[in-house]
Order: sequence, then structure tokens, then C-alpha cells
Amino acid sequence: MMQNTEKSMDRIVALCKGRGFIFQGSDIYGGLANTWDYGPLGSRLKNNIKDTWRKRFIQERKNSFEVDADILMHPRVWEASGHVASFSDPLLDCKECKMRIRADNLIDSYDPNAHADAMTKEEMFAYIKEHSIPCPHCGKHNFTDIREFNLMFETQRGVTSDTKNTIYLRPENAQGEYVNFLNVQRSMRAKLPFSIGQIGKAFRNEITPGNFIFRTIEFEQMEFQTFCKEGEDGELYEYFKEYGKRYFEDLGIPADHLRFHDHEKLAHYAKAACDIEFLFPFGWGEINGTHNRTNFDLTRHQEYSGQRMDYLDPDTNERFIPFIIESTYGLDRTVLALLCEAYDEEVIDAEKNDTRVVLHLSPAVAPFKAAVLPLSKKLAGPALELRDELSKVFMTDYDETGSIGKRYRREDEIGTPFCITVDFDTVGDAEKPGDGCVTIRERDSMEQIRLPMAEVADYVASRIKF
RNA sequence: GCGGGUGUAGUUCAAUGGUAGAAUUCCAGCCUUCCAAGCUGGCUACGUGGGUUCGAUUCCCAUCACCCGCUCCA
Repeated sequence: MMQNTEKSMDRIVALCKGRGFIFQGSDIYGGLANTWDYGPLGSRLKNNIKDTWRKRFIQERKNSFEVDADILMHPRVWEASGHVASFSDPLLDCKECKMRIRADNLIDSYDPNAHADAMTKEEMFAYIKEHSIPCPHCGKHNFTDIREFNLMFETQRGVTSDTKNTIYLRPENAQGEYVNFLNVQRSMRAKLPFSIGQIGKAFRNEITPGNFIFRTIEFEQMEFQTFCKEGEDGELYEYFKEYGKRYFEDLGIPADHLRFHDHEKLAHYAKAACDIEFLFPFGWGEINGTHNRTNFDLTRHQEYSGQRMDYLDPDTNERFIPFIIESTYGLDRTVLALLCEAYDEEVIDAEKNDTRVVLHLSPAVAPFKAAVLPLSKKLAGPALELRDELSKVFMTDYDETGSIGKRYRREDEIGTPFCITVDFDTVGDAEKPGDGCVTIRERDSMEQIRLPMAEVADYVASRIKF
């Protein structure tokens, strides 16, 4: 089982590299761990996913607004959010057995009443020493100093690298929506409940190996924050869990490859948290998180910024700080989930050992919607004209090299839903006039239909709608 | 970050202390013309940096990346 799953991930990674979806980051320098670059087809796939998300979450919803906030934010934002204080882990290593342990967990398991969470790094170290707490793995007591691993990337603004100039690359996007709560509410004349969505990059200094693009130090999120009155939060929380699951199903993921996973251990800001997980070849993994963040964030921003973050309810004339239901989608993880779901090796003829690799991607997210394939290079003229027409409407590939069968296989491998062949009947000859029709071959069914060239764009467009 | 393993064309594999062969992919030409046909030709590699040596892809060290296990994971 393990071998098979590893194998299929390897094949997906190989396809991504070979066909221009995803490359190792900084490849010519030997790579940089846990960074990946999207190639021409990967960029298309990713952008198409963003388009579907925008359609479902911004365009089709009432009272829903998109922002594009800066990655760099005022350092006080991260004090208010709690990330400066708690987005780091106090770690120490056992010198005997090389086990790495979280200092607070070590103390808590030794004495649950010790309250390690209230201790400083020095206090934790002293406590461990004083009580000679043994290593849970080897039983010896010989630890390194405690080191803090803050998961936020730091940088400096200005010419001097002095700690006063330290700013952070955002470890989550949400704060960009929260600090713009008042701006959006006022400028859009928004009434509760309303939502602010954002697509953008976030950064976490993880030391973890990552299962391809599943866990990376730079990643992109599609986030949706709904501001509401306390009391409406429970219902909205349940609603967005289901809404998110339906979104993934619309992208082509079958329900039995999706599940909810409720969090028992909650983050500092959350009242309730639930993930949507996808069944990756390496196991279930989170692709969405829905959180009831209560009024924690806005209350903290009011406290730290001195700005009133409350909302005046026009019906009741009461003022309150709204609750927030967050639903956040890992974009890179969605890309990976769709690739894993779509990847297939089909046996066409077992006797001839003939197989094809197919990406059964939803047409809405496929990098190319159609490919124009002249049966012969002699037909390149009309074929290129068709390509030019179609490419005004959607991304269209063109390929005239090699045999027609080989070209079908290439398009199957990159998930192109429709292949359009221009043949000799299309153009005709001296004895027989051309019929002006082309053959459209569908990727999944491999069935063919014949249509006049002028109708192709509309036909394909109608089949790629999300 | 710790332990172990691995680094040779895009991919899969060879050989070698005297700078490397093949298959496949890819490109071009011929032929063919609706599902990976054939023929001919061509491009492309010793992860990076040091050291030893007359000479290193080969031996040594470091580094980087990948894989397995641990650890960590809002």
C-alpha cells in the first residue's frame, strides 16, 4: 500500500515537471527546500482555480468584497493577532538520543499544574533542570538550551538592520481583511453580515518536509471572512463548512474523497474549527479550514490600534464588535488535490500494453480548453486560423508535430478536454469541395463529433462553464 | 533540526583515476494521415564548492537537493 501511494505521488511529480506544471524552486542552483515554481501549465491551472473561487465566493454572493492587502504589515498587527507571542515553539533536543521535544509539552506532561504556558523560556529551562525531568524517549536528563522557533519570516525595512526596523512577512492573510474591516464597511456601505475575501501569499518558516507542494514555506491562500452579529455565528459556521465542501465537489472531487475533521485543540483565536480534508495518495490532508474566530481579532485590533472596530446596527441602534467566520482555502493544496484526483493511467489495449496517462481535470480548470491538431502539416493554414479564432475566447493549444495519436496522448496528459482536428474533408480538393467541418474529440469519453468550424468556439465555451 | 541512504542527458539506466555509452523523450527531414508506426539525422548529463593527484565524474571533505525514519506542524 505504502509503496503504491509513494509511486503515484512520484508519477504526479514527474508529470508536473515534465509537462510544465510545477518545477523545483531555484532549480539550476540545486533547488531550495520546500519551494516550488509554477510553470506555464501550472500557472494556468492555478489561475483557473482562482477564477472559480472568485466566481463562487465573490461574484455569486451578495455582500461579498475582494481586497488585495499588502504582504508587509505594521509590526503591531502581529502583536495584536497574537502571532508574535504564540507563533513560536520553545524546542530543546535531548543530547543522548537526539529527540526533539517542545519544552512546554515536556513540563505539562511532567506536571499538568505547572502552567508552562505562563513561563518564559528561561523559567521553563530552569524548571526542567530543577526537577530533572527525564527525556520521554530515553529516560536520561541531558538537554540542550531551549531555542525559540518563530514561524514568522522577518525582514527589515530601511537601510539599517536594527531590530526597530523589523517587519514580518504575513504568516496568514486574515489580518489583511481584518485591518480593512472599517474601510470596506464604510466605502461599500456594507451591512452585516458581509464578507471580505482575499487571494494572496503567506509565509511560514516551517522546518517540515512537505509532500511536494502540500507544505511549503511560501504558499497561497484563498480566504473568506464573514463578519456577523454574535448569535448568527454558529449557523454561518455550519453553512460555510458545507459551502466549501460543495465548492470542492464542483471542482470534480467526489464526496468520498472529502471529509470534515473537527479540531479538538483550538488555536488561540478560535471558538470552533473544522477542516475539510482530501484523500491524498499520502493520506488525508487539510485543504480548507473553517474557523469561528469570534470577536477576538477585531477586539484585539481595537485595543492595539486605538480605533473603534465596532458596528452600529441600523435596526437596533446597538454597537458591537462583529464575530468573524473564517473559511480559508489552501490554493496550492487545492492544485495538488485536483492533480491527484485527476491523474490516471488508463489501459487502452492490454494485449498491446498500450496505456495513456490522462488528467481528468474539470474543463473549468484545465490549462488548455482545446487543442487544434491538423491531421497533416499541409493543413496548417486553416488549422492556425481556427486556433487564432478560438484563442480569442479561451486558451487554445496548437500542435502539428508527430502522429495524430501521439498528439492526442500529449493533450490527454495535460488535461485538455477537447481536441479539434482539421482534416482533408474540411478543406476538400479539386474534385470535392470541403465541408468546413472539424472533428471534436473529447478527452474523457474519447468520443468524436463533427461540427462546422464557426460553431466550435460556442460549443467548447458551453462545455467549460463553471 | 537529528539519523540513514542517494545524486550521470527531460526520464530510466551503464561505464571509467586519463572528461562518458544506451534506451526513451525532444527537435528536424522523409514517409504516413484519426489514437504513443517506421527510417535518417541532431541537441542534451557527471548537483555545487574545495582538497588529494601530473590528471577527479570516479577517492576525501564540505555544501545543496531528494528519498526513508524521527521531530515539528494554528
